[in-house]
Formats: sequence, structure tokens, C-alpha cells
Amino acid sequence: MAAKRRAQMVEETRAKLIQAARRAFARQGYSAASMDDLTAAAGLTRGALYHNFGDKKGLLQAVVDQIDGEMLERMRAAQEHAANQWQGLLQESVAYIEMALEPEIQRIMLLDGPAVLGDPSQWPNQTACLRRTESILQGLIDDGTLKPVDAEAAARLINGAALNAALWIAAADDPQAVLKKAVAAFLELATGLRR
Amino acid sequence: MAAKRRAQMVEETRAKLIQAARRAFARQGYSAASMDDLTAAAGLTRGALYHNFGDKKGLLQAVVDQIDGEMLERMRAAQEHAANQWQGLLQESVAYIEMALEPEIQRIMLLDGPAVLGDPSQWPNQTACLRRTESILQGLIDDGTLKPVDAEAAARLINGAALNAALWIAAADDPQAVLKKAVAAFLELATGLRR
DNA sequence: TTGATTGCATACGAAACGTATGTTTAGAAT
DNA sequence: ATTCTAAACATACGTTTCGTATGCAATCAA
Repeated sequence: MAAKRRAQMVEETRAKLIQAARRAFARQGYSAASMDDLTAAAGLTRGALYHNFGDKKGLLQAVVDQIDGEMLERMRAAQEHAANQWQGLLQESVAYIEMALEPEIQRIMLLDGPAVLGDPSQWPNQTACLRRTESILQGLIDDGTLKPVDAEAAARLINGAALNAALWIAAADDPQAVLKKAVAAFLELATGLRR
Repeated sequence: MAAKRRAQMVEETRAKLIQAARRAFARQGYSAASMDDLTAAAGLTRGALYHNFGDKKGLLQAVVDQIDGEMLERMRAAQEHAANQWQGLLQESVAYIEMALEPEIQRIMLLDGPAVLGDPSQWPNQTACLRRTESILQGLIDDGTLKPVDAEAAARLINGAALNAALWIAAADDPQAVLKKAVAAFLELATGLRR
């Protein structure tokens, strides 16, 4: 077995802990997840945890950052092949709604995350995600496609609507049927921004 | 001292506990609030708490129900003197945004509540509040003011947008200025539902 | 080679929740 | 009027969990 570099081993440890935390937080929720169980599942102990992440909140923050990055990437992919900017924006929003259907994202990003870490719009990546939406909106405002509203305000409203739609869908008996209704209503609502 | 009826005394202790819990949950957050301190502040002990509410979650549920009722009442009041149904709906939504500026409502209803009790749309009163919005929307759809979208979907989107706007405003440096921008954008967005 | 620092495990103390067990008091039944 | 039952609340205890302090091994510097 080749001797691994030190920094590489640290990264492995961090990755294993984050991985275990994702599962534990998603399945049991943040507060019910035990650090002992969680680290044991990763083949480590709480010592590794406190050494690498400081405390339980720090671990959640790391998990949130990782998922946030994945979500941002998926939104970019969803918008990639859109016919125009406006369509791209809508497709991103729909992708956001669909992602929020996944229990892991629901629980960690939409429920426990805000409660433990505070306002999501202060998170580093979340702002990146939001700034993307905002800059697209600003472009559409500048070229006259949209009404001259405040771009950040519009971005937050759209995100909020999508987020709530996702929560609704996830709790529904028939998620697929509800998804269709939600997306339809969302697309209509969004036209309110058009000139 | 007149001997109080039994049921009346029980109501008093429940009210005292809920009152103390509102303050503790709002100031320290749900998980950081100690049941010992909380009950002591109410002049009681944990015995009264577990007898009346079962567990910590039960107490939060009672607090949430109380605040929910107050919010519903305030929304009704905001809509009371509107010129028409559409204006009433908008005024209700603006009132919602403004209420969510209060730290108590933010912390308990928007952050800890969903994280601990699950999807807010399943709460008894929250559905009442939502059903109100929904029924107003349905009326406006039926009389041709609005596009024929799904009323529940639209209600949830509008609520979600308002909620996120509120979170944004509350975290802003200049809440009043941001409030104006948010309300302006919200009113524009809402026109997307009009025929 | 030796000393120092990093990475992680183990041991410990404090706090909090829920339960189990009293104790008092209001009403019912006789 | 007396006795009995059960509700309303207090107190004591056990379990769990978090965070810290300490210890040990491996790696890198000198």
C-alpha cells in the first residue's frame, strides 16, 4: 500500500465525516443525530470531528456548503441549453423546485440549515446561487424584457416561491401531480415580471 | 381571595407556560431554551410542563398555535377595509411580510417551527391561514379577474414569496428601505396571476 | 536522530430531557 | 360529613449528548 500524503489523508477523513453526516442529518435530522453514532459510522471518533470541524454546527456548515455547491452546479446545467435568458431563468427555477423534492435537500438545506445556521441568504454559496438569478434578472431588465423592478428583490421572491412550492410538493400524497400544478402556477406568476 | 375554578387554574398555568416559552424560544431559540429555566421563569417546574404538554415539542406546538391564531387575526384585519378582493389579498400579503419582521415570529414560526414540527402547511392553523388566501384566489379566478391557475398552488407560491421577502428584510441593514423594494417587486410579481 | 507539531482517540464533566415517584387538593360518592 | 379517587404539580433520578482536556502515534524539521 502506497503511503498517502498527509494532506490527502486529512481530506479523506473530512470527506468520510461529511458523507456520514449527510446521511445522519438527512435521516434523523440535525438535533437527533448523535455525534458518537455518526463518527462511528465513518469509522472514526468524535476526536476527529472536533479536530476538523470545531463543533457540531461546523460539521453542518461543511455539509451545507457541499450540497450547496452541487445544487449550484445542477442549476447551471439546467439552464445551459435554454433558448434564451428568460427561458433559462425559468428552467433554473424549475430545477430548483425539483431538487427540493429530495429528502436530503429538504431536511438539511430547507429545514435544519436555516434553523441552526440562520438566514440562508447569508451563506456563502447560497448567495452565489442567488446572485446568479439576480444577474440574469438584471440583464433581462436592462434589455427591456422585464419591468424595471429591483433585481435582488425579484430574485428573492422567485426563489422563495420556488422553495415553498418544493416544500408543498414534498409533503403531498401525489408529488408528481402536485409538481405539475406548482410549475404551471409558477410560470404564470413569473410573467408578472414581464413588461 | 376567591377560590378559582379548577379548569380556570389549569388554563392559567398553561397560559403562563406558553407565555414563558414564547419569550424563551424567541430569545434563545428552541433547542437552546432550557425547560428548567423556562418553567422557573413562569413560577413552576418541569412537572407542570410534562403534565400539560407531554414534551418539549408539545409546548412548541402550543406556542405555534397561539401565534398562528394571532397572525390569522391580523391578516383578516389588514384585508378588512380593502376596496376589492384583489386589493384585499395584496394587503394581506403585505401584512404577512411585515409580521415576519418581528423576531419572535421569525425565530419561532419561520425557523424553529418548521425544523422541529415539520412542514408548516400541515399545521392546523397555518392551513386555515392558507385556506383563506386560497379561497380568495379561487373567488378571483371564478369571476375572471385571475388566470385559471390552481388556487392552492398560487396561494402557496404567493405565501412563499412573501415569506422569503420577510426573511430578507429582517436580515437587511436597512429594513425599511428593503421593505419598500420588496413590496414593490411583490406587487409586480403578483400581477402575473391576473388575466 | 531528536524534538516538535499534527491528527486522532480516549476520558471526563456539565447540562438537559424524559420518567418515575411523591404530595397536595378538588370533587364525587356514600 | 367522611372517605376515596384522580388530577395537578413538585422532586429526584437515570440516560444521553455535547464539548473539552488529555494522551498517544506518526510525520516533518533541524
